[in-house]
Amino acid sequence: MTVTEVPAGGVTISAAAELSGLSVDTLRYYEKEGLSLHRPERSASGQRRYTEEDVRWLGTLVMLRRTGMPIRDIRRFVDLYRIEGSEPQRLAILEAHREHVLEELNEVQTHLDAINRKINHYKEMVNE
Amino acid sequence: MTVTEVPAGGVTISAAAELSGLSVDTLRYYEKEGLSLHRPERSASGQRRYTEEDVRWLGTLVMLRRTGMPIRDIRRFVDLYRIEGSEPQRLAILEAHREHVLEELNEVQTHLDAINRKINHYKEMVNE
DNA sequence: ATGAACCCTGGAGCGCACTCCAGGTCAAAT
DNA sequence: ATTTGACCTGGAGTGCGCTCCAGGGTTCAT
Repeated sequence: MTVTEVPAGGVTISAAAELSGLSVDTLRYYEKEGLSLHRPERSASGQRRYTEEDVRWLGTLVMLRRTGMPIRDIRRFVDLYRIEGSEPQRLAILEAHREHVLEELNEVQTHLDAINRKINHYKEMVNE
Repeated sequence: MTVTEVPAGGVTISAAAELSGLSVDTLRYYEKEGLSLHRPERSASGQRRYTEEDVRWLGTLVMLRRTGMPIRDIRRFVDLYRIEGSEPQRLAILEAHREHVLEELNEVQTHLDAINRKINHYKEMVNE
């Protein structure tokens, strides 16, 4: 996930995939779904070339997806990037998402506690 | 989710749904998928009646599902309940699952940190 | 200059976890 | 007596997030 190694002309889709941890198919799928900041530049023959900025953006997509934001919501977020001065709205989306993630973490933690109790229960049973 | 209010004859599927936080359809689906401990008793006319034990088990299912265990894996876990002396294996499954959940929590937490940095970044921008 | 490896598009297919539906039974209230 | 509503079954449908494929062009090392 080191982003610093992107040459001036940009990297191929497979390199971007490797850098971001996503698959080549997923990158094209995300683009189709409108999650790219700017649709990536193309080489003379029409192949995608990802700049350093593009690759950093993929990192943002991973961050949002892996914390459970649906594609649909990410699209709304991306759309705001095309609107001048939409920073407050973007901020609001991120803050709402953070709350959501915190609630989620909390619930999972609660269930995890229950799992731990169950584990301890089994351990007592097994050790006797 | 209070489990104590289950009368001797058991409760209907809609009551069990309410007690567990699952939907009626999901309860039948889980049963079809082999996630019930014992398939529930039926009334004279063939309706399901959930005992207190059944309802507690639904709580276990919720705990496993909401921490991300796939149906398929839960089925393996349930199957062990039908095997005498399988406690060590059940324990192993729970411990492996706990590890999995911890890793997941860790990753989400890492991404959440990134979200927080992004939020702070936006806040600085907006406040100037 | 030729073959392997990579890239393109549009669209189909997949696995998961439900969710909904049709068509029917049954118990209880009006 | 009939209407209401909760329940039943088997199976179809849904939404999501990819993942794969066919059919075709391109790049590059040997």
